[in-house]
Amino acid sequence: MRPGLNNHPGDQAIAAPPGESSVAQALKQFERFLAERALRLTAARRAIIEAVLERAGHFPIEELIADLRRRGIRGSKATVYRTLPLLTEAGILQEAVVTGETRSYEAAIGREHHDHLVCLGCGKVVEFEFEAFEILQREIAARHGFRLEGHHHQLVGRCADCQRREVAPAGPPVNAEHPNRVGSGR
Amino acid sequence: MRPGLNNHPGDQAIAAPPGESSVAQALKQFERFLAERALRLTAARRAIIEAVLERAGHFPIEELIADLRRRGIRGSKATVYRTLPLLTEAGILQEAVVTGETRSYEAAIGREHHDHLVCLGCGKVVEFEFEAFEILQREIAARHGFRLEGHHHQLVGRCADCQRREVAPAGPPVNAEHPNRVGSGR
DNA sequence: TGATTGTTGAGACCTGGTCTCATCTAGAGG
DNA sequence: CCTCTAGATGAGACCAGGTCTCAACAATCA
Ligand SMILES: [Mn+2]
Ligand SMILES: [Mn+2]
Ligand SMILES: [Zn+2]
Ligand SMILES: [Zn+2]
Repeated sequence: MRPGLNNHPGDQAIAAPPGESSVAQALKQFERFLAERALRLTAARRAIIEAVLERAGHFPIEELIADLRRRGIRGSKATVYRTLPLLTEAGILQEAVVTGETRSYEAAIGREHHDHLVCLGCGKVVEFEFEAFEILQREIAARHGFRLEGHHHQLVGRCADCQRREVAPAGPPVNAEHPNRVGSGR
Repeated sequence: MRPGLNNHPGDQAIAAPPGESSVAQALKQFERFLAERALRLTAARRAIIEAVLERAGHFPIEELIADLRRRGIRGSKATVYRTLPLLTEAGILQEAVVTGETRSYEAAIGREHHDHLVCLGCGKVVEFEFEAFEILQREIAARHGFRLEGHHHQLVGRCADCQRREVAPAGPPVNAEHPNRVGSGR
């Protein structure tokens, strides 16, 4: 169920688990970002950053809110929804898996950019990173006179496990069409 | 305000407007598709196909429903929402510009596959088609043991016009951040 | 023609996300 | 420290796509 997969060198690879220091760094980065536009670093925002970085992997906003509640912090829905875009602009978060239903995010702070491959059967998410895509995208944008500011790129398919399961033990075919939706089958 | 733009050769370029024949072809194709799964070709479905093919370019579902109403056909929301995925599976429609807010569709029947480049400023949509992407995507899916079933690929940025408008006549910078959302600024 | 089974449509319902507004507070200045 | 003000918060109303329900309906076929 955990997406995982982090194939890039350097970084948090060896000793320190991503805890403390990463929060501190993010906080500093965010503070700078906020200062630049005369915004304020509040308790709520601090709490949200902590909660966010504590979650490894992709998470839906709803879960983040639950986390905050659990911690005793009363982060209101509105505040969270207002803060996440700020964190994104500040480069601390990035949107992930934006197909349909719910937005989800993931930490961006020490990571390379990447996109996602999602299994329609079980919701598994694999990350991929391919410089060629990035280059070609810039090329295309330029060709049309656009200044490229971002992209959504997501592949959907069936993972190996789900393919195997498909030609299953001959049991009744359950519900062949409509297996489940991308959102990791809620 | 209308996204528009359809730069691909052939098709509706010279003589025949995409009317009649295209509808007939789609109808036949859909009939075959339905037969295969013991579904029925009903009046509502016929009407929806016509309305759909009448719209050139990308359209949000809401507008399609309005079209139907206007024609006197009372296509219910539920029916339309149920039919569009069928038409998509049948290859008559394809999803388009699936970022955030609302789904939109476009005719797929005589067209090559393509993806989209969207202007964050004015909502303009440009289509692009690049075989290299398709190949690399298959490559990546394979590398992870996935059977690829589709993808969403959308570039976002600022079109030339909007960039020009940016360094505008020195008037007050309006509302620099939050220009508008992708959805063609509602 | 009748039986069977898929289809329709009005509207209730669901839910992620946004807005409102009274209240609070970060933080610059004194 | 104290004050002042513009930004921030949060409870909850609100909004809007989209889905579900269910009784009435109709395509197909024996
Ligand atoms: Mn990721
Ligand atoms: Mn298109
Ligand atoms: Zn799977
Ligand atoms: Zn533009």
